[in-house]
Amino acid sequence: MKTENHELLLEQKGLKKTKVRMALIQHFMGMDHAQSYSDLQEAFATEVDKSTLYRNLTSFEKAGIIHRINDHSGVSKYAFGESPIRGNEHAHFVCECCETVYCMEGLAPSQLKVPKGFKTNKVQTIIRGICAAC
Amino acid sequence: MKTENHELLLEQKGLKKTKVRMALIQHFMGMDHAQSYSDLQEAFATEVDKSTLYRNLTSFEKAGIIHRINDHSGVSKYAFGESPIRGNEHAHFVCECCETVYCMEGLAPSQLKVPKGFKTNKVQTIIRGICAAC
DNA sequence: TATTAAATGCAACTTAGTTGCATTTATATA
DNA sequence: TATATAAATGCAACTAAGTTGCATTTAATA
Repeated sequence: MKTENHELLLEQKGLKKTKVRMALIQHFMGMDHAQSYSDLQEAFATEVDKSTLYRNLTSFEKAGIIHRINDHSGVSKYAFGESPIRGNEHAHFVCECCETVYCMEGLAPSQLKVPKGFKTNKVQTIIRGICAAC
Repeated sequence: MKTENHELLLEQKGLKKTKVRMALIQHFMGMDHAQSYSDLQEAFATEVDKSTLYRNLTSFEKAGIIHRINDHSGVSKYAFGESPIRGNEHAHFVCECCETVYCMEGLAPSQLKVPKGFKTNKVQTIIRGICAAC
């Protein structure tokens, strides 16, 4: 039995290989844009319980498999890969037309000046505009 | 009877001068950092109805008296002044210690490169770090 | 002072997300 | 392969943010 990439990923992170998790990872790997809870729920053939889904999103996030994005829409979105504030620095692009959120790899945010007494740790950037699909 | 700054502001924007609005504006003018719904509710001596408060926040935002900030905490925060995406370009500073959000006036967000087919309209910047009070 | 449109308060609702607990399942070990 | 066990799942009940419809009140204006 061939060991798939996503199985390996779960193993590496010390997470059990369950049906929900395999489906989740596979889904994230095939997506070029961030997914909300409802995006994910819709994507699965068999309904997954709300709490199970949220709990897996949380443990994936902790393990660094996915990262959470807040695009100001009111709902969190998740995308494959390490968080921009934990190593993999990148900006997020929010399409003003279709609300899709993309990770913009390789965009290092500029260092900005802050007032006396303030200390900058990380800079998070959200780009708003129109995506290639719109 | 002396006309205060905040009364003038409401008049200019064509908004009725009500008790709640006067208190709200006065509160925002005296604050150096952004306020959440619960911050505001706590700040008022006489309890204001939830819907009234939210409706006023919305109309103030439309009028450009305040702007809404997404600090990635999950709850919206509001600060005095025009929005960064509507004229008054500025970054927001989120303190990782006390969660306080400040407007960083005079910080123009940098223009970032995006892939072919993507068109940038606005860049929103969030700076994470430690504030002067912490 | 009377009129009126807008603001308020109340209750009921929606949606995102969380928590406690009983049941099930993946993994490790005998 | 069977068994023990810790973790994952499903379910129900809950919280918190924010919205909406409607009746009542209030600010502005004539």
